[in-house]
Amino acid sequence: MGNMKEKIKYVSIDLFFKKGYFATSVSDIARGSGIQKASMYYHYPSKEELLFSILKSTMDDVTAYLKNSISGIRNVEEQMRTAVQSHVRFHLDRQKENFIANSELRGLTQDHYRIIVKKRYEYERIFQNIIQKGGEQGIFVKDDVKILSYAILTLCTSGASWFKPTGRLTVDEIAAIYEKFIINGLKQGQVWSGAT
Amino acid sequence: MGNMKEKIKYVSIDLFFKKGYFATSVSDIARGSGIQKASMYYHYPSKEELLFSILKSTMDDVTAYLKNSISGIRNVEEQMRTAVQSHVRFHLDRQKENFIANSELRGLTQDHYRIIVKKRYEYERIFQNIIQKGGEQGIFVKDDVKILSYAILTLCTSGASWFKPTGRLTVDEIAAIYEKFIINGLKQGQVWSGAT
DNA sequence: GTCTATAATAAGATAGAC
DNA sequence: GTCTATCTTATTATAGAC
Repeated sequence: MGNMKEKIKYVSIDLFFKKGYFATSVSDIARGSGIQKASMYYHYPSKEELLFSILKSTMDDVTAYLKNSISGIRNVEEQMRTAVQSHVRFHLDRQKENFIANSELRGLTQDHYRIIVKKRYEYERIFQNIIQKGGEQGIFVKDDVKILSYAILTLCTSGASWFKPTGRLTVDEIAAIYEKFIINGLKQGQVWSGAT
Repeated sequence: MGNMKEKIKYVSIDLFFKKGYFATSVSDIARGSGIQKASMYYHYPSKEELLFSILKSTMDDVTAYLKNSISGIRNVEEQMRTAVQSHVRFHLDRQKENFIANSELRGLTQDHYRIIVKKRYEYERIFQNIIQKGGEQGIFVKDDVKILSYAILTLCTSGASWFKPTGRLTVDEIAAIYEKFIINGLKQGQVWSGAT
């Protein structure tokens, strides 16, 4: 809390999550941070740069977290299980930022938009590679890799839109359900075995 | 196009989808509709009422479409297959409205918000009932019914955020992939059979 | 049913004092 | 590094003519 720049970011994440980026004014952010709105411009050159700063660090962190989680795992099914766990955990632990990173891209300038979309693309590629390998090894279905990756990612990401830390289920329980559902979905079920 | 009220709605759906509700001004809507912004207020009492009108008709239509699709089907697995197909098709056919219905709820007044959320709850209940029955009959996993329903719904709904009518895959192909993935996910895979 | 004109307000951002 | 004061512009919405 000693760092006002961090405090502004923290307050903004909360407000952007609750009200949305466009519905949040610089006055709102300043009020939440305990400063005047002009003071915000000392720390960030504009409201859009503040949004970009949030999205950038979120994307960098989620990718680092995923890479660290799956590093050293050779078995493809185990890679996918771990990747799903990693994705779910990060998205539930840092729920607000992730929600913003998935809903407020339209608030960015074109240049900033491109940077974030590129980062997201790299993140998705990690999942697509695992699905691809699983298909080649015959342990996963051979459906369209991109569609499957979007399906898996949005499925878990959506948790960030309804999850309540004080709710009925823990992060562990939710992660377990998703992991199971996705692995079942990716593997050949009895009904489909041999018929692709 | 003879009906200006409908044209305003049509134009607004397009703009809310592309720019978002808060980032779209009444001037933008008027410009797109070929009228002056004051004229919009003859058709809708406010910008918020216009948003509400869009969300209300979307929710009513999607529920009617689903109910009609699954009516008469007794087999639970077949019900889920049909429900998934129905959900995917409606969301891809009326992509923009559905995207708005899932992302712009914060633009509503409290009263309108409650009405829409209640409609969405009723829609989700239909899926939850099918999952529940499938669990009781032993053909689906017995995991948390709500979580599974959210997973299934957001998975398909997310299609509305990346689908391009001119893209690589047709609605039929996407629906088939999702149906397969979800049924596989809901059924006991080899790995999990007997271990719940 | 659509127009012009305008009210009332709030927005993002800057200047310059301290 | 934070303040007060202010500029400029855009916003939602209304009044009243046609």
